[in-house]
Parts: sequence; C-alpha cells; structure tokens
Amino acid sequence: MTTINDIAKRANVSRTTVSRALNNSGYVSEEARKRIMKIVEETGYMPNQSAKSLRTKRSGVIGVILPRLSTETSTRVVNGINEVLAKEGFQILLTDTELDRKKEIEYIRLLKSRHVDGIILLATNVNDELIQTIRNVDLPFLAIGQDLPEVTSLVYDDYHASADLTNMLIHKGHHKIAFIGVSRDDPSVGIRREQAFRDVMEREGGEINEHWMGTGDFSIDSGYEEMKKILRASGKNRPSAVYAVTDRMAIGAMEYLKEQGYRIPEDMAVVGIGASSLSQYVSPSLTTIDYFNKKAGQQAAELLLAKLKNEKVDQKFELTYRLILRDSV
Amino acid sequence: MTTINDIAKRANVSRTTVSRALNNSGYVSEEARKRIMKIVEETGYMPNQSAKSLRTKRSGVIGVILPRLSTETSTRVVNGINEVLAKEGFQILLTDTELDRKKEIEYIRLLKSRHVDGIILLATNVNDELIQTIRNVDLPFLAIGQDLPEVTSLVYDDYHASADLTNMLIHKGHHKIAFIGVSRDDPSVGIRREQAFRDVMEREGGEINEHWMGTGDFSIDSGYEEMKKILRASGKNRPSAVYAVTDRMAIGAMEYLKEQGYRIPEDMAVVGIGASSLSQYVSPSLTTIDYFNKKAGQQAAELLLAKLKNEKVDQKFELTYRLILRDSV
DNA sequence: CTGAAAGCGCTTACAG
DNA sequence: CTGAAAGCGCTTACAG
Repeated sequence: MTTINDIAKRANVSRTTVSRALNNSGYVSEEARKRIMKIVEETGYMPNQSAKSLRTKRSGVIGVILPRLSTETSTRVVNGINEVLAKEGFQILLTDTELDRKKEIEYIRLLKSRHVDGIILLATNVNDELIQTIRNVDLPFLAIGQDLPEVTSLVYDDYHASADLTNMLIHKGHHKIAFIGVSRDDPSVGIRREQAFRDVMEREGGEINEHWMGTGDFSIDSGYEEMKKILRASGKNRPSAVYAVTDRMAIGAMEYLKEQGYRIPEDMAVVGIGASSLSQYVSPSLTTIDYFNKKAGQQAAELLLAKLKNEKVDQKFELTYRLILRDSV
Repeated sequence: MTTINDIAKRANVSRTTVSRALNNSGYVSEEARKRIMKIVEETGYMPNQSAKSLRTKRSGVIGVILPRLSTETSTRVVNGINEVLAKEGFQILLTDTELDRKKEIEYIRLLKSRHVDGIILLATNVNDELIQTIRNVDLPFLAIGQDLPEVTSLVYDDYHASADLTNMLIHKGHHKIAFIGVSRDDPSVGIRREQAFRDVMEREGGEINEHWMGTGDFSIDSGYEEMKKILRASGKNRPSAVYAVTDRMAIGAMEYLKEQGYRIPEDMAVVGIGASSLSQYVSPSLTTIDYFNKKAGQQAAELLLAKLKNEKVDQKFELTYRLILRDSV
C-alpha cells in the first residue's frame, strides 16, 4: 500500500507538501503540484482514510440506522439519503436494528465509535433512553418518521394524512369502517393515524365499533389475520370499508377478502398508506397515501449536511403527502 | 470524547494494560481488569475505530457495492449479507453505482482507501478494467451474480433456470414464445438466459421469431413497451406466451396485455424471473423463478468471513433456484 | 503481570 | 513557497 511518504519521496518533496497539494490547502508551487499529481496518478495512491479521520476528526461517513433493511419504505429513504450524500463524497455506514430497541441504542454508540460525521435514524419509537443516548453522543443527528424531543426530526404528517383518508371514505358513503393499526409503541403509525381516524369518525358521525379495530405488526400476514378476526367478530353488523395503516397490511386484508369471495370495492372498500409498488399492481389497485419517502431521505441528508457546515437548522419539519385514489375504493 | 488515556489515568494503570483488558490479549490481573471495566462502563467509553484501524489494518467494515439501491433483489441480498456480518460485529459501508461502470471501479478503490476489510460486489457486467481493479486492490473480494474470472464468484444458475422455464412453457403446449431480454453487457441476464431459451426452443422444435424478441432495461415500463412492439410487429402470427427475463418486465408486459384485453393465461401466458413480492400479488399471480437472493447474500458474507480468516475457499459457487408455478401460465 | 516506547498515515501550526 | 515536528488514539513487540 503506497502512503503519502512514498509519494513524497518519489516527488522529492516533504509529505507536508504532498498533503497540501492533495487537499488544496496552503501554497504549493505549480511545479511541485504537477510532479506530485503525476505520481499520484501513476501509483493510484489514495489517502488512508483512517489516518485522515484520526487526525481531522472527520470521516466522510454518515451512519444510517434502519428498522428493517427489507422494506420498500426504508429502501426509498436510504436511496434518497445516498443520492445526496454520494454527490458530496460521503458514504453510508448501514445498520439494521431488526426492530430491536436495544440495538437502536447500541448502534448509535457504535457509529459514534466508528467516527461517523453524523447519524440519520429511521425512528420507529420514542423513549427516554433513546433520547438520552442521542444527547450523549453529541453528533449531528437527524430522525425521520418520529418526532423526537430536542432532536431535529422530519415527520410525516400522519395525522392529516390519516384524516384525509378517513374523510374520503366517509364522503364515498362509508360510515362503518374497520381499522387495522399497529402497536402504540410507534407514536406516528400506532397513535397518530388511529387518533385521526377516531376524530374524523366521531366528527362525521361514522360508526366506530371496537370489534372492527384490529392491531397488526406491519406484515402482510397480519393484515390477513386481522381482517379475518374482524369479519368473524362482527357478525351481522359488518363494515363496508377497511382502513389499514400500511399498504402491506391492506394487501393482506385484500387477500383474505378475495378468498372469502368479497368483491372489492363493491362489497368492501380497502385503503392503505405507503404507496408501495405492490399497491399499484395488486388487483384491484389500492388507494393509498404517498409519503414521498425518497424525498424525505434527500431532505434529511441535506439537513444533515447543513448541520455539518454548522448552519442553523430548524428542529421540526413536516413532510407533505399525497392521496392516490385507485380502484379499491 | 474519552480516550484510552483517560481510562488508564482513572484506573491507575498504563494504556497498554487497558488495551489488553479491552481486547483480552495478554495478561491482566483480575483486580486491574475489574477496575478498568468498571470505569469503561461508567464512562461509556468506546475505542476510536479509526485509530484502531490505522494501527491494526482491520476496520470491521465490509464494503458492499450495489447496482441499484432500490430493487428488491439488491435489498434481499444486502439483508442476507448484513444478517451474517452483524452477528460477527461487522458493519456495511454501502455504495450504489446507479448502474454506472465507472463508479463500480471508483468505489472499489474508494472502499480500499476507507480501509474496509473486504468487498462484496453485486456485479452486473464483466470487463477487463473491472477485473484489473479488483486484482489491484488485493482485498478479500466476492462477486455475486456474474462469473468474474479469477474472482470468487457466486453465480445464479441462469442457464438452467431459463432452460427450465422455457421447457415448462413448451410442455404446457406453447411453441410460439416471445422473449423480452436485456442488454448483452450483462452476461448472466442478457446472454445466458437468452441462450438457454434459444437452445431449448431449438431442441424442442419451438418457433423462434425475431419479431418476438425484445430488449428491455429491467424496468416495468420497458416490459410494457417491448410487449407493445412485439405485438405490433408480429401481425397475424402471434406468440401464445411471453417470457421476460425479470419479473418487473413481465409485469410491465402483463399491464399492456391487460390493457389490450388479453386474458392471461388463456390468450397469453406470462413468466418472469426473480420471485419479487410483486409477482406474488399481481393478478393473475406470476409464474417465476426464485433465486433465493437473501441466501446468496448470507453465503457471500460467510465466504468473505472465511477469507478474512485466511481459510481457503473455492473460486466458483453455483446457487440453486426454484420454479414457482402460479396463475399466469 | 505491567509499562515505556515506537509507530500506523495522516494534517497542521510553526518557523523559515 | 516548503519542511521538521508534534500529535490524533490506538496496539504490540520488548524489557522488566
């Protein structure tokens, strides 16, 4: 492995000068610069980033913490993050918590020890230890998806998105709407989306029936199972629509409904959230809400870069969304 | 930021001893160890990985080079890689070439300068400069998806998978089969899958018609467009089935066929490759081939770990596949 | 069982 | 415009 010393020797200058030439810092004679660059070219020399990072305290690496590597939402966000970061010469150090809160905290500290310049967390829950850890590592930090106190957070407008979706169903004539949510550990998805649903239902005189309220775990299977439970529990008094808080659960619900011979949307309307590619190609195509995940990733990266440049950034950002009306309603 | 020196001072030992205690290397009295560990706990000390890496020449980071961050195939592979690596305390440094060959090479060198311990490349093409670069960086290296000369490569069995698929169509009575492939720059997908198709068609007396041969670019849209072209070009003599070399293109083709009022599979059978989640939920569900991408990722990671331990590993690995018969045939 | 010293490959005041 | 020297935070022979 060639080092800066090798280049210096071959160019007949000190390594100080080589460093200056490479980083465009301080004066270097045109002559020396040319000699150095030529040798750099020839040897394919690349500075050792560990040494550089040790010295400068900057690594050019951003840590990204994901709840799950294999969901479309995560992938889109990471894609957006990477697009912006790569352009600025940053790389992503990727970690996957597999939805384990312990790991979330562990990885924040690990990333710190790996000298990342900043961290972007796709957050799925909010708890004191997490907040505490974030404060302690004292690194440029950005959360996406949950509103973390005292942390710069990009949040989807879950309340209004959910309210719009519910309103839309009501205005299409549905007053009996089943709901498939998730655990309240996830404030954004588990609490806010449900709260908006309940608020709108109440305001508009919809019927909320606890037999029609299910709790899934984000998976397609859980959507299927919850739909089954709801239908079995509801007896003669059946909902005419089902609102699942994620596309995957909505698609699971559709599977069960189709199996049971329900026509969608005639016998039962279905809506989800997420605008997954599945939602587009499933049959009938699923009405859903697009959260522009990729854009969220881009924005997160841009904000983090701003922080790295010591620019002041606001603490809270609300992301926009878009209702996509399709054939399932 | 607390360093090993801080710990040493507070524990009244030298940093040498702290290092030994932390790494379980060499002798440390039980007493000293306890004192040290207690302080490590209290301070939440984590060793600076840049310093460690500079000194030991190992970073605990594996570079992963993806052609596209946002495809299900990539995601599944990365997921498999990560699962194995995380267990061993390694992290992934992620790069996305956006299908740009220049970047492929650039990133290999970049990852080297970032002191990764090894590299896994999801390869999409084979060319001399690439092979040369891999040889030059001289790092534990693993390719997935293409057979790179002199590089440990995990390849899907594209030839036989494609042959099986073609055979299956023929045995279902299809002798006129349209084919939507991709550029021959990609030997695995662009050449081998097509070659197997042609070989089987020839052997079994199927009709190969150049009007029925399209070339897409992996996207759903391109599947749609190629299907359109094929149908328009074929006039009265129409195929009864279409084989697209990826699920996404197959789904694009299905979209066009459905728009034109074709019944699937009665008027036209459709098959793809990839076992994407889309293939399962699209309607009718798509017959396809599962390449077990996650398992490929796991195996790649395991092989790389073996290399890091200086174990000898074979140079070529062929992965298995599975035909999934669904309603589109 | 323990510590002083050297060194990994860089950058950056400082002096000239 | 250039270089000698210090130092970033670790690990590892080496000596005791």
